Amino acid sequence: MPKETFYNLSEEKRKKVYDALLEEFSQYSYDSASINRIVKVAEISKGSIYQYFDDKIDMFKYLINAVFEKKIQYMTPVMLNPEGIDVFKLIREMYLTGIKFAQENPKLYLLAIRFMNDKEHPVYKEVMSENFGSADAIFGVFLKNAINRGEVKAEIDIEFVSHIISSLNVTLAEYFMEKNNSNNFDEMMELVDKLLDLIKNGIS
Amino acid sequence: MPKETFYNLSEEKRKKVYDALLEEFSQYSYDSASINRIVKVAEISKGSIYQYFDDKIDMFKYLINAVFEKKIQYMTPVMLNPEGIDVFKLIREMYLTGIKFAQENPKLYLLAIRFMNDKEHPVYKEVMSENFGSADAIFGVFLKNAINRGEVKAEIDIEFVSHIISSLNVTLAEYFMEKNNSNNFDEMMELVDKLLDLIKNGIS
DNA sequence: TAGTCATGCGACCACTTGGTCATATAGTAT
DNA sequence: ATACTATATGACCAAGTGGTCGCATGACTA
Repeated sequence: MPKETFYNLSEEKRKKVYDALLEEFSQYSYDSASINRIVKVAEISKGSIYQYFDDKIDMFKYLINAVFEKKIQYMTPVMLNPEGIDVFKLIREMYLTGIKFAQENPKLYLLAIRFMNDKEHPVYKEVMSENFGSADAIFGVFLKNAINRGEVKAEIDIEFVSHIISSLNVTLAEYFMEKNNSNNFDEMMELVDKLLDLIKNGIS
Repeated sequence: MPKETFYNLSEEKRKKVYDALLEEFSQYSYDSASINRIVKVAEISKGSIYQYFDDKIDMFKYLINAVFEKKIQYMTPVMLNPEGIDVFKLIREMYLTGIKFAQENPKLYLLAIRFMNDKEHPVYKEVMSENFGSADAIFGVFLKNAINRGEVKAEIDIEFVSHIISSLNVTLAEYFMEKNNSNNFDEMMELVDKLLDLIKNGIS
């Protein structure tokens, strides 16, 4: 985590450093990211950035943390207190949240995607050892409840379906970000509902 | 593509170089891959590898090509001549093929995943400009036929569903590779069928 | 034996990497 | 004015990067 010197900076300067970090790490993988480029963009000297952060991984952790913090801000009441809520309503909220986050924080989103895509990287392992479990788990709990309530058929493989639903979340956000023409809110809702219908009823 | 000197090598030596390339590029991204490490593993000199390849990207293209070639070998008769075949049968074949390829060629698979995950990388753009279109398209065609035959309901968004089905292919292979305990063929078939049932009928 | 040719080799090149450190500067408190 | 503290700086470091090149080696030919 950043040293106190970083937080002593004027907000303006601090934001400039933050933006430079985000710009670099959203565009390049951890290994390929260059501190020389960062300090050039931030318009500070090489020595200065090491007054704010211990080292490269410290800078990276700071950004990953920003992703988590920002993502939490997007959580809706339903997601925070989901007892007895219809699973499909919950999944819809999750999907909408995922898309909105990506659209409104494209660089944090890119960084997160890049980060999640290389789970074998030592940096991933180190950073995630300090963080919580996967997103699959939460879907698992809700699926189980939904089965008890009869909303979902009992034969499904909960672990597997959780994983599918969770990864579709990412797929969906990626789909939106790729065809950037659709900043359209209605179109977004429509697609989310199409995917929900697929999960609910299939295509047959 | 490799120079003729590469093909003049004894098969043993050529394989050693190929293995070293694959080892490196399956473990590291294009930028992070190191030619020094490659020549060390292949037990040849730095100068030698530049007798076989023009440059780094040439080495990489050679491997990407190997992925495509190998993948084609896995194509089944049904996939090559899919006229009038049940969509779900086709999807099953595609999924099984994807998993088998990943299990039997884990390093090629890793390389391919890494490669596909960074579509913004200049190397991706260059390499893919010489290759064919996405996998989504093929599903689109078959979905359309399936709708005409009444196997699939007409309301679906073909482009979107194609994308989903196509990306589930990757998700499924990843799922298998992560929990490496399941080299079990029956378990594999079972999971594929579970996913097919989800796509067909949903979980409700 | 001498000449030719394909290949092997590793020192070397210019450049970038993450990180350090002695020094300079500025602001504050006495 | 003086002393102290916090911060800013960029030359510098060792190590690594992709790539080159002159020379060595060895096989085949004349």
